[in-house]
Amino acid sequence: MEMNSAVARLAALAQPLRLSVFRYLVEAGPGGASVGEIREAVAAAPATLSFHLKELQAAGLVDTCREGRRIRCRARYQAMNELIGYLTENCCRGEGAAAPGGECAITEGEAS
Amino acid sequence: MEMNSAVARLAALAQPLRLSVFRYLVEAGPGGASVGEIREAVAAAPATLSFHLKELQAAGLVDTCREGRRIRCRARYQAMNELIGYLTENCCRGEGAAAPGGECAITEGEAS
DNA sequence: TCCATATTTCTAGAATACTCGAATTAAAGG
DNA sequence: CCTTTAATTCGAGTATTCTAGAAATATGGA
Repeated sequence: MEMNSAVARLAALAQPLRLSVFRYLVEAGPGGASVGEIREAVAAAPATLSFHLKELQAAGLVDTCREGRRIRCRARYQAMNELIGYLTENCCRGEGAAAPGGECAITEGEAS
Repeated sequence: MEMNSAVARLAALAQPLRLSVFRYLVEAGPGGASVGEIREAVAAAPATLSFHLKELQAAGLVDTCREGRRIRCRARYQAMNELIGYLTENCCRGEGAAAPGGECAITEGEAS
């Protein structure tokens, strides 16, 4: 996964309403939920929700398809797993690597 | 971890320069790096870097402490692990669950 | 066809974020 | 005290994001 995609997905999730929507879709399971159901769950104005759903879609985190009058949305679990993979590989050190050196202030005259 | 903290950390990482800085600090290891070292690595104007470091700090992803004239920065691995934990618990569903029975006519990549 | 429902697009104002030059603070050492 | 180096804060300009009312589009049904 490229850094750009990672930033895009992080940005998509870095907004309270969008994170709520995504969590709701994850809870909804693979069957997903309609825009109307989501709107009730998160209590947002239609235009506002539409705006945020588009952002989630653009980031690849949500899939939509029309189903009669409704539009069904589903979380793209794979995109999420990719993001978690990126963070784990690029932004973690080992796992539970405790800081050994402790805090600053002790190193003096060391390491120019 | 609360949703608010998760959003704050996601937002902190959802910016190319900040993500680069954080990745650099992770690579630097528990010893961290000075602001000047970071600045060279990411090629940012001093004021710009200072702004973004403050954001990372505010989100709890970076720790700083003065060391003589320099300021040493370290990645807070624990904060990252918490974030990954939050995403894993709240935003994932099992593994590659592609259960059909869906209503949409569109079949997902899963050919049976 | 006309109507109701479901959702999007348009639009514009308000809020937030980003960048960076210049001035400022902080520390170490003449 | 003065200078140099390291980094921050201030301030202003630019850009992006968020919100939501109103109008438009899409679908199914009487």
